Amino acid sequence: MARPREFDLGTALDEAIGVFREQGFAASSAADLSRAMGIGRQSLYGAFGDKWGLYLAAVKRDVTQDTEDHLLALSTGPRAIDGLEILLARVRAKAAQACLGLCAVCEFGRSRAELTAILAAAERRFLAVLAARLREAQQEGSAGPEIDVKEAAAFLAATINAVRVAARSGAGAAQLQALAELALRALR
Amino acid sequence: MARPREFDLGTALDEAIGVFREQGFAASSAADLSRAMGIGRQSLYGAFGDKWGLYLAAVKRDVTQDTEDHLLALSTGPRAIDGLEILLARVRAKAAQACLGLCAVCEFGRSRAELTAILAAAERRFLAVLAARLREAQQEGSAGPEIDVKEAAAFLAATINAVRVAARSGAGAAQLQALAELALRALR
DNA sequence: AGGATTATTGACCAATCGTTCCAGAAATAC
DNA sequence: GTATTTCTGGAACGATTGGTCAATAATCCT
Repeated sequence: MARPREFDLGTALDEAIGVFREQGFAASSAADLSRAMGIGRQSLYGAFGDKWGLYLAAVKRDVTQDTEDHLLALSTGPRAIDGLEILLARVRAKAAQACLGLCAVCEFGRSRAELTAILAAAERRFLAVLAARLREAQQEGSAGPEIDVKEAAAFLAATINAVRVAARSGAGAAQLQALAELALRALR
Repeated sequence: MARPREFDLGTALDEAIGVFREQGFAASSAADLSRAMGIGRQSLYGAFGDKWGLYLAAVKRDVTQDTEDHLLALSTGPRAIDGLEILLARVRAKAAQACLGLCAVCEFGRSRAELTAILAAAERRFLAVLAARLREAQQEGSAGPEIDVKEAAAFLAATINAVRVAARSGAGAAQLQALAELALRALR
């Protein structure tokens, strides 16, 4: 060990996340990033290898935090159905801010294996808990007994994306709420 | 008038659409575009002004064609509900190919007025017909009488985006079908 | 205190970016 | 057929790109 890093990796990554969210990967220059992160370019390359490495780290951090938030919301409230509603409410409340994971999917699809792996891991984790919650909701009687919980979990995850896309294209809070309510209606 | 253009604007635009679909705006270079379109760079700038102008023209063409396809699907089948199902089936069938309108929203949000106007116009047109169809479906009895048709139309439009995002992130045909079925379930 | 090691800084690199200029070719108008 | 207009391809533009190098500064370990 020698001279320690002067900046905090996490907070620097958070700034990078902000840049990537607003401009995407391709349109974010190394100069933009180093300026926003408050560090020199060489420090950036030293810490993250290259721009793609920084992007992967940013996506991983953002998507992990996002998933954690989702899981926390899901476990809130007395009944499982409350958790689902709180989850969607939280997504709506934060929808004004672009989602890096969603932007990454749109920008790259499945063309980059490392990126796909990061996104897939987070989604698996989310879907598993979501399906479990849905099964609970079924046992409570707040979700129809005939629905396939795995399919319903995928549907809700897709609904989250739908809400975010709608918000990014200008939908207001009321429209987002109507969207979420209709989606939950499908589970009854 | 003097020498006429040697290439067809529409087919050249279609090639540009393909490039923008796969790479987005920022990552598509003028060289990429002129190569794919089969024309010289100067011809490209002569016909479309600059890269942004070409992008706007490409988005407009793609989104207009897409909307036209949607409206055609909606008017198919004996009952209104058939049209809705056919619409979603068509979206699923074509979901392997990225949607330029959706990518544009993710890449730029509402930050470019000209782009926003193009997307908003197409969406208005689509939502109006969709809402009308939903009202018919209500009168048929295939959609619940208590639902707000405008909200439901926005929900279905959002569902189309959800299906496309899911496909771009790797979902198979069966998962897309389950998604669409659950969405339609919300209208019952 | 001193040597080893690593972060930081700023200059620097080739390559590519979007865009324009130029010269030649081609097609219509008269 | 000539004049005029516009298209076309290639060369060229300055600016910016992602990424590197060498020198300096700062810390840890002994």
